[in-house]
Amino acid sequence: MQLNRLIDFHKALADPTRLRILILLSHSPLHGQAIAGKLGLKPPTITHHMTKLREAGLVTERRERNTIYFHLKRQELEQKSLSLHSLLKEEDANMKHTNVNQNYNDSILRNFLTPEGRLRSIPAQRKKRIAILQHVATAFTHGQKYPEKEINQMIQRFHDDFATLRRELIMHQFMYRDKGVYELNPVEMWPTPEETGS
Amino acid sequence: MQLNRLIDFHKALADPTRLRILILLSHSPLHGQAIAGKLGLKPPTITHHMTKLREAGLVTERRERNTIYFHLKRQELEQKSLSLHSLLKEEDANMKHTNVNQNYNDSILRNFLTPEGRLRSIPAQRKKRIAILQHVATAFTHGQKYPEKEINQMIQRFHDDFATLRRELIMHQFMYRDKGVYELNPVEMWPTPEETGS
DNA sequence: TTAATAATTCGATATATATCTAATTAGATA
DNA sequence: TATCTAATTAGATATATATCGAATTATTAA
Repeated sequence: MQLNRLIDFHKALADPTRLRILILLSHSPLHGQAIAGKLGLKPPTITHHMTKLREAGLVTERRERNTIYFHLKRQELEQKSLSLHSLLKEEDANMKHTNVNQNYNDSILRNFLTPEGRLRSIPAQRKKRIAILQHVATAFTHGQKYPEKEINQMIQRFHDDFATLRRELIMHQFMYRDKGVYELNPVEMWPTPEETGS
Repeated sequence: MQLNRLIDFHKALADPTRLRILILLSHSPLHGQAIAGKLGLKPPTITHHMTKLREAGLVTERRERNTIYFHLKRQELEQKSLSLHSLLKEEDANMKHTNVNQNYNDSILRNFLTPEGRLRSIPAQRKKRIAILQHVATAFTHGQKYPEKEINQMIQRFHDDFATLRRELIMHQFMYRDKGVYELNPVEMWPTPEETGS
């Protein structure tokens, strides 16, 4: 996918009205006036948005007499969603041979992570475990609050035992919990694999 | 993920300059002036874009003397890329959940509807008839009022015997009539094919 | 403390776009 | 044919935002 297509795709998803339309269409196909009614907007506005969604390849339409029903194209959405990530991985791979940065942590990660980025197991050794926890922690954003359900989902991308990882993230002060909501600690508080003792 | 964060995420990826920045960062971390130089832009512009990328959780930064190096957060990019798709799947599942008979209903619909969506006949069996009525009801929009003439026309898309279908829609509480104007009942009032009795 | 450098903030401007009303088009019906 | 309805187009407006130069802040160096 070329850059312009990618931009149009993300532009299509960068508007609250269009997201609401997609959510509606995820329930069932709908015609223009029905969408307008449900969203409290006028038909021309819907035409405007459907044009963008169509150009982004996210919907198809089926005509029934005078009425046009719009359908969500789930598979296209999923496929295009990942295309930027794929593009950046390719870019990285093209560049890889120039970079020979091997440090200790990288080799731990290579050993414990699958190519898909999942944890083969949770290391028992403290040094390695800290390195892994640090890697998991970098998946989160500073200053952002994560409710329990959400943090579990994110951790589960690394390992199914999200409860253990979540507890360890707290124990080693990568994160803290306040009223059931989790947040990263500042990087200064993070332990390094080199430190001894707990 | 909340809708607003999802929108900010896609907004962040909906700009050519920011995509170029992400591509640069996929090769290696870079500091602001380096990015500005490579893209032929001025530092304030880079600050502007990095703010958006940071808020979208796509980059982190590391300070080295006076210089701030920006790093791409691949994990977060990949995870957020799929979150809309997940959201729509959840929405769909929730919808199906409220109507456990979806699969059963689907097979009824396949049997009684032509490819054009017209009714071959009105089922005699109560279960099947309810499923068909529900399908017809979803052609209408909640909160919208339909005068008799209009509702007849709409029902006639499904079957020429609109009088029977209209009467049944009322009888089974998919709709109600007030002063000759028809309107959908809330979905909670709709019967399911499973219910017995009338 | 003063100087140097990278980054940021502020204010201005140009472009993009979400939304509407009014008018028009396209398709189906009588 | 004339008519009805859904959708679209055109034009207007308001808001958002990408970019810049000028001024300011933050951090390090002398």
